[in-house]
Amino acid sequence: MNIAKVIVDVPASSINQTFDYVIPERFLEILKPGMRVIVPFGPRKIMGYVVDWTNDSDFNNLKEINDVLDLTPVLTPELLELGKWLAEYTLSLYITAFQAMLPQVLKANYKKELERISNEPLSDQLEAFFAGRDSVSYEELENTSVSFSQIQRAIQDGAIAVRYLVKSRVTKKHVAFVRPAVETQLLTEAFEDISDRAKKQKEIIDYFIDHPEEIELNQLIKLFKTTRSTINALQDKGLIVSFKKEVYRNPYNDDAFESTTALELTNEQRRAIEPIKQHIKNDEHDVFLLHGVTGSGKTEIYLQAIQDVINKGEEAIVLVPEISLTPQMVNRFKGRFGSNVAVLHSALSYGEKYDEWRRVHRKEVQVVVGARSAVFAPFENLGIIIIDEEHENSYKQEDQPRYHARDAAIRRGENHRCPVILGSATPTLESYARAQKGVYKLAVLEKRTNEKAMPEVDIVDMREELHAGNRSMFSRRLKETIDQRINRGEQAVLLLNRRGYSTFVMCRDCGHVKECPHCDIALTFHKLHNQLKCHYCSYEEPMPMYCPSCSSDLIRFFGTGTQRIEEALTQLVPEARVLRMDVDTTRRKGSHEKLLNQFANKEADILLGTQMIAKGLDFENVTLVGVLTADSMLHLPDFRSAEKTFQLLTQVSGRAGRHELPGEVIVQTYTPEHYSIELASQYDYMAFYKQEMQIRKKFQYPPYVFLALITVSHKNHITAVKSTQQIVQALWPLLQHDSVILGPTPSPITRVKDRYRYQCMIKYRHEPELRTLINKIVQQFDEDVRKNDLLISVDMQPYQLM
DNA sequence: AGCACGCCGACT
DNA sequence: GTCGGCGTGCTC
Repeated sequence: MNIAKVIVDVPASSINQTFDYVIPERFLEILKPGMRVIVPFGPRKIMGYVVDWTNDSDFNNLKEINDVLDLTPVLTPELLELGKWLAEYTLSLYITAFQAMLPQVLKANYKKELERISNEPLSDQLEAFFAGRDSVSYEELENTSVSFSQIQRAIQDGAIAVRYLVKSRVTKKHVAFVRPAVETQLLTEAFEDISDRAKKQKEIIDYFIDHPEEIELNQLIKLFKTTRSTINALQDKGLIVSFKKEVYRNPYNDDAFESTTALELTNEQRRAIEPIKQHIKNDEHDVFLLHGVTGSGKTEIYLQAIQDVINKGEEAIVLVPEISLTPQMVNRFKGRFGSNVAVLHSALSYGEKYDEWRRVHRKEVQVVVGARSAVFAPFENLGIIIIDEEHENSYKQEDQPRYHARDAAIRRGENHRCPVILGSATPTLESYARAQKGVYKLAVLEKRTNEKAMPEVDIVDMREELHAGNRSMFSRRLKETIDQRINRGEQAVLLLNRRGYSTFVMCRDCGHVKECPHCDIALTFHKLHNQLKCHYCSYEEPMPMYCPSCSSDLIRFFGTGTQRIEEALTQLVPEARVLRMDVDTTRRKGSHEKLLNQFANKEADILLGTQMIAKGLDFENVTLVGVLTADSMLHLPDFRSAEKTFQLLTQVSGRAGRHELPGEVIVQTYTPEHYSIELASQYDYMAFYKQEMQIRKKFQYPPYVFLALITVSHKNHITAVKSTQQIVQALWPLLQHDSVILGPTPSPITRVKDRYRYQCMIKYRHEPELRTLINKIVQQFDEDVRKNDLLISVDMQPYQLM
């Protein structure tokens, strides 16, 4: 068993296989599958993951593994298997699947250097380039007069060599510690010898006589109000030593969380948790759909189920959507389980993420709370996986590997024979349908724990407002209610559902709309820099003074950005203090929490924001929620638009009146008769489910069929269309009779970065060989992909259809 | 992907 | 001859 099978870090379909390498004697004992290695690959050196062992290989001259990067495997055997499955399931490359399961910093960095290997004189230019150094980075060659052939000659002469370096991006944080260098006995003797003038030195030695253990250097300095020089002096005398120790960056101060204990469960909660507890006890896998209205105490069920898992000595994964959005959620887990929790989310720095990941890897915690990728936490004794707000689309990764965390979670649940809990007030139709069919177990929480009714929802027809001469974004009803709340000293949350709207620029004279020259999409106006920006390719240009088409000066921006609403709002209600929360105001790390804290401390009357304010917020003084444009999502070319609207309205309504004060919700819409708006206002999930299912059935959409989306892009419009057409034609005859292919059609955004995008959608019920078939057909385009810059991407079970 | 190799036209 | 550009094929 001295040959390793390695997946190398080359993201190309022709390299999507294992490569065999001889394991040198010195690594035989230490190397295990799941470790990262450095291997020679052609002329260079690259990183790879050992996935398996073997005795013999079909290849006769194998190269040796150069180096081993890990002391313990970063991927457990289970995760190796999961990665393989994930890659095949999502039609991705093995290497991208493995990288997706690990923190960023474990990815390799590559560097190329020129190294001088003899003292022979080089050409003048090369001598100048090396300037006395032994090795020089390859990048420095740019902007020099050194020619490529000069280098080649020098290499042939044996004067210099190219060296390929693989660097790990790992940055560990080190902190200086000090401890006595000699025994206490000797310290006591030394104490006498130190001059009485060295007061600080004596104090410190005295301290170490009583406390011979190590202490953080900075802490010691603070303790004795001294400086580095005192420590240095003692070190020079050989009495103490300082050394660096690796520490974790702790983005959360664990002491700062108020600890909580289990709450008494309601009868309903007890009924819901009982089967879950049974499954934990019996090591049994099943998927539970926990359908509970907002405020029905889903989280307490999670917490108590996790407590059982911890008691059993097993581990728990909790997935939450974009966790930075719900600091209150983190608080609850930290409050209950303290330092037994690691938190993984996108707002952490790479280093912080790596540290949290290592706490899991080293089995220092039993609970992980995190966003999508936390589903890959390297636990080995999983006892439960929880996906909160199961319907959130952030669980689907939109780039390779295009996986859904739910699928990965269920797979892991099977591996570990443990329950998977999907929790939501508005489950996806897919999940609910599965629960109805008995594939998932359904648990229902219909009552709120505080017995409070859901807030009253008031629908305002904006068409009537318009007829009554009110052309503003705020209905009279909403304005009145805001005034009333401010007078009462209560707070309001206003949601601007910006999706589908944006601040585009249009000429009022000729109707010309400024579009990106590289993408088929209107440019977005950014007031701050008076610039127009493309959201797809980052193209930028200044806001024009005159219409480029008709030279009129009546060119203006349209649409409803939060900035404009904020302005309108301050005009309408001048006495209101408004906090705006959108991508612009929350870009900086921690700014999210800061804004929410300000609002919680009542430093503002109105919180105005986009989708991000709809989730998980819980403020006792909020008694009004206003939705400015409930139907803005409804008309997007997406079969889930009604479902998304229903979900959003239900979520945001739950933000009002969660505590003592009764809440009210005002929903402004141009289509009050739409069932998603009407039923959301009645909190009637079941009615919505039934109606939406009928529509899905009629138009053959999930959950009645499965979808696969193939997108083809190319610089040339014709090539893009033709290639898509060819794929469709090749695929048709291979599919089952009840499968359908829609398209080719242009993608909703037809051109991005000067590439034309066409797509086709496969609707199917049962295609056991679909992945193989698609792979085979995509491979037929291999030549066009490699030589002709054709791009084909496949998304199994797409969420975002654009 | 990223590199070498080899063929080819252009230029000191 | 020599330089540099681009197409082709390979990586255990």
